Amino acid sequence: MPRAAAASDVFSAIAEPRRREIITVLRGGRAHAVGELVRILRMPQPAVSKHLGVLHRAGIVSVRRHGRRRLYRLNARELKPVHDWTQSFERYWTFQLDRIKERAERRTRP
Amino acid sequence: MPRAAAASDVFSAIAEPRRREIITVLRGGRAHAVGELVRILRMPQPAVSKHLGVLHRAGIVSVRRHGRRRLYRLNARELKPVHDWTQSFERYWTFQLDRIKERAERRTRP
DNA sequence: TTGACATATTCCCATTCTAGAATATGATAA
DNA sequence: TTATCATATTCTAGAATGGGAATATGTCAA
Repeated sequence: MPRAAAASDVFSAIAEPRRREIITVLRGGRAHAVGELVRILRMPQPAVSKHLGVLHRAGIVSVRRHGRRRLYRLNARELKPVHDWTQSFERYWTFQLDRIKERAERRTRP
Repeated sequence: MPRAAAASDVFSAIAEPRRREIITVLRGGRAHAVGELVRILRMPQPAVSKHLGVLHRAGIVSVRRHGRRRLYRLNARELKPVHDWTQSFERYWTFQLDRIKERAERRTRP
């Protein structure tokens, strides 16, 4: 049986370290040409283009043509599902809340 | 040349939908035996064991033997890096902060 | 011990992924 | 037009992945 999620899935898209690097560069909100990313990240151009393709299919970046280059901009809102999902575990690394919860539990069954 | 991140990477580990399902079941904090997960998720047992293996190697779950079964418990703290990373984009989906930022920028260059 | 139960592991297969090199496409400038 | 720049696409190879079936391992109960 085939695999599960295609690369159009946000979770899969950000699983690749290089793609996270690209996203990080675009985090500022400014659009970047492919060549800029190539220079900044010192990655071969086809690699950058291909990773941008995956990010684009996942809706994480948008493209705009400007002359003979293409400007990629981050569509950060697409990362919200990931944030939301991890959010539901936040209490497990928040000390304060853990203590409060423990005390509450102790109070419940004395 | 080989691939990038092994399955011991948190981002890769949670890229699999079934593994996220397992994590979701364990979210309550209670330890679950493999058989319980099999019943709850209606997945074949070897599949569950294998996915648990990946999650374990990534540090996302811990195991404890109890009789002839193994109890898996979520180690949610391991998901914090994901949350932290997405956190840095939060302002892009928070309307209020966007407006504040816009006003600040307008003030900076009048 | 032996048999049943719970879980892990192995093997095989099909698919997917990424890197790398080469090449194609598209757009501008001369 | 033609040459050049910027980017995308294609092709190939190697590796990793997930599924399914079968099997091994480990543990308790009779």
